[in-house]
Amino acid sequence: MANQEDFYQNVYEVVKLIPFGRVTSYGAIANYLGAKRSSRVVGWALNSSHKNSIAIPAHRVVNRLGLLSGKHHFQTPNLMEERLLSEGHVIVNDQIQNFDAVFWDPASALSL
DNA sequence: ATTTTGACGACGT
DNA sequence: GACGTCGCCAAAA
Repeated sequence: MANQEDFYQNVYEVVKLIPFGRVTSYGAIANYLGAKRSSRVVGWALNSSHKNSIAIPAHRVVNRLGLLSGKHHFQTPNLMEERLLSEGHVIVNDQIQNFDAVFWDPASALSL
């Protein structure tokens, strides 16, 4: 039964499955979980992730524009950008360049 | 218990 | 294409 807790756990699972050098969006995760209109809850799940004692590459999750909307919620505001840069991404004005090329859609990748 | 906000997204103007 | 409004759901005030 897809309880809310399962939803949160599901978000963590998906985020942890994001391959190196790839990123996805809140909406994409929500869509994969069957709640494409609940993208905000995905953000809340990630916000709650730092309480869950589990490592989650939340820096690989940005909004649909490739903007690092949640960088301020990290340990340090520049940690997200630094990590993305370390993975080979190009960040300009807090936005991932060539976002479409590095976008990883769980609904497509996990559906195969 | 009610109101407001928030790491979003889609649609309308 | 920039800006505004609504929808969705959950947590904090």
